[in-house]
Parts: sequence; C-alpha cells; structure tokens
Amino acid sequence: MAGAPREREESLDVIQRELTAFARRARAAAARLHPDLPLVSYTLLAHIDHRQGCRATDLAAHYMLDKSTVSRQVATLEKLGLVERHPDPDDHRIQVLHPTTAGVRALASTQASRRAAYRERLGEWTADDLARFAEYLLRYNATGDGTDPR
Amino acid sequence: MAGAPREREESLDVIQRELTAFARRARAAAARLHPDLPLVSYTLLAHIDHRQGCRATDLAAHYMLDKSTVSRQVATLEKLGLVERHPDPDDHRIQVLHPTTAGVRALASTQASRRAAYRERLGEWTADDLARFAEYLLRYNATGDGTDPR
DNA sequence: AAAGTTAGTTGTATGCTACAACGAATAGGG
DNA sequence: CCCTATTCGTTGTAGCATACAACTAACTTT
Repeated sequence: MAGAPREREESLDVIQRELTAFARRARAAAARLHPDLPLVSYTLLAHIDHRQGCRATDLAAHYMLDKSTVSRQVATLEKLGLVERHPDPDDHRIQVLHPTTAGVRALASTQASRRAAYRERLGEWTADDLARFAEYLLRYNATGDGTDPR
Repeated sequence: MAGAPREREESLDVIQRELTAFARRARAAAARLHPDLPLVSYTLLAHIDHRQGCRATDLAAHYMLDKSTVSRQVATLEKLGLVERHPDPDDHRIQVLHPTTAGVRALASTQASRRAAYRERLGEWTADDLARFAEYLLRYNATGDGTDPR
C-alpha cells in the first residue's frame, strides 16, 4: 500500500469533489426540470416504476431514507393520484406500490424533458464513453452500501 | 438523429438513474461521515479552501444555490469559527472568505475519513479506471451549466 | 398464547432551500 | 457632481425533506 501511486489519491480527490459538486447541484437542477412534481417524489415514483411494484421499505433501503420519510412521500404521491397501494395478499403489513396510469404518464413526460437535458449535456460524448461512464457509475453505486442486493 | 444507436439512450438512462440514486444517498452518506460539521457547510468550507479565498457569490454560482442560502451557511461557518471574512479593500461590498486554522484542521480530519471511505469503496479499481472515472465526472460537471467559467 | 420482529404511520424538531424585500457599496451617465 | 443601474450581501418568511422516537397492526417464533 506504500508504493501505490499518488495518482490514485489525486483521482480519488477529483472523484470526491466532483461527485459532491454534482450532488449539491442536483437538487436545483431537478427542480428546474420538473417544477410540478414534488422533486423527491419524482425519484421515488421513477424507482417504483423501474421495479414494477415495490414496498416502501425497499425505497427506504435503496435511497438510504428513513421509513417515515418514505411514508410521507408515498402519501403525497398517492394524494396526487400517481401511485396506488395494493395490500399484499400474503402479508397484510405490506403494501405493494404501483404507478397509476397518471403516474406513468407524468413520469413519461418528465422523463422526456429530463432525457433531453441529458442528451444536450452529453451530446458530444461518444457512445463508447457513455457506456463506460454508465458502467463506472453502476459499479460505484453497487459497491458502496447494502442498499439492495441486486 | 434517427439513426443514433439505441445504446446511447440506454447509457443515458443508466447514467441518469445512477446519478440520481447517488445524489439521493449522498446526504445520508455525508451525514454519517461528519456528523459534527453541518454537512452543507462542509461542502462550502471545502470549496473555500480549495480556491483559496472566494466570495459568497462564487459559492452560490458554483453550487447553484441562492445567495441567501450561502449567506446563512457562511454565517454558520463563521459562528463555528471555521471561516473568516475579510472585506475586500478595493470593493467594500465584497467579503473574501478564508478558512481559519480551525477550519483547515476540521477539514483535514473530515477529509481523512472521507478519503478513507472512498478508498475502501474504490479500492478494487485500477488506477486507470479511477483516472477515467474522474475525467468523466470532470467533463460531465464542466459541460452542464455556467456555474463557473474555469 | 406471549414475546419478538417487521411494515408502516404520526408527532415533533431541524436543516436546507428559495423568493422577495431590503441595505450598502460601486459604477455610469448626464 | 447628482441620479440611476447594478452588484453583494442580509433578513423575513415559508416550504420541502429529513430524522428520530413512539406507536399500531400484522406476522413469526417458541
């Protein structure tokens, strides 16, 4: 570990700094993209949609949020008519979450403008670089925490 | 635009999803890393340190924050004795921000544990991958917004 | 059946943020 | 030299997101 090149440290610092900067800006950027949808709720809705049908606990684990936070966010989403809860027939504690038709629609429209923003931002990148960047991010996020096994 | 490979779209989606997930988790992760330092303030302090001496406006631009937000955060940092304000002799509106000795110290200790966390998370990565990941992040952040010119 | 565990909700407090209205300092015309 | 931008920063106010703790309901284990 002594001989490890100093370049690694530098790369780590850059990664750390840039990820932080990104995280910091993300809120503002997201708010600009979909001023209508309550922002965080959008994220949760997207995740609910991505894995068709998931529990509140899954959301909490995936995003490292307290269950109370998720509970309120889901309540908001439900009030907006974007998400439905179906009690699990096998276990009445569990509510399985699904996007409603309106939810899917809202998601699609937001997704579109969001994708456009990304496309503009990453338009110059080669498909190769995009693929590698995506792979790095996946690897980075997968490593970290026990968020969810798969 | 029609012939653009669908792979690009997929990569974009992955990038979007993973960056979002990261941003979402970042708060919780950061809170774990330095429970003492008010979290956001840490970020600002790091930036103040990184560019030796900057104005509140610079911080706001860099992180896409409202000046009022920065004002309060800086006030907090000052109250904690981590940052000093020096009025610019040429322009009395401007306050140049500098970390205090305590600020540098706090930053160093946090930086250390933070770096350790990153090192653990990215320990398996080759130096090459790290460098490329860092470069992608730099490129990504640089492109986006008029945060700051350089 | 009693004790323990898991899913989710609600009460409460706090942090971070934006927007708007303001004060102070400077810069640019007439 | 005043009068009007413009720029930098603060304070008032309000809202969202979040955590922690206490609680209910439902399942599980012994």
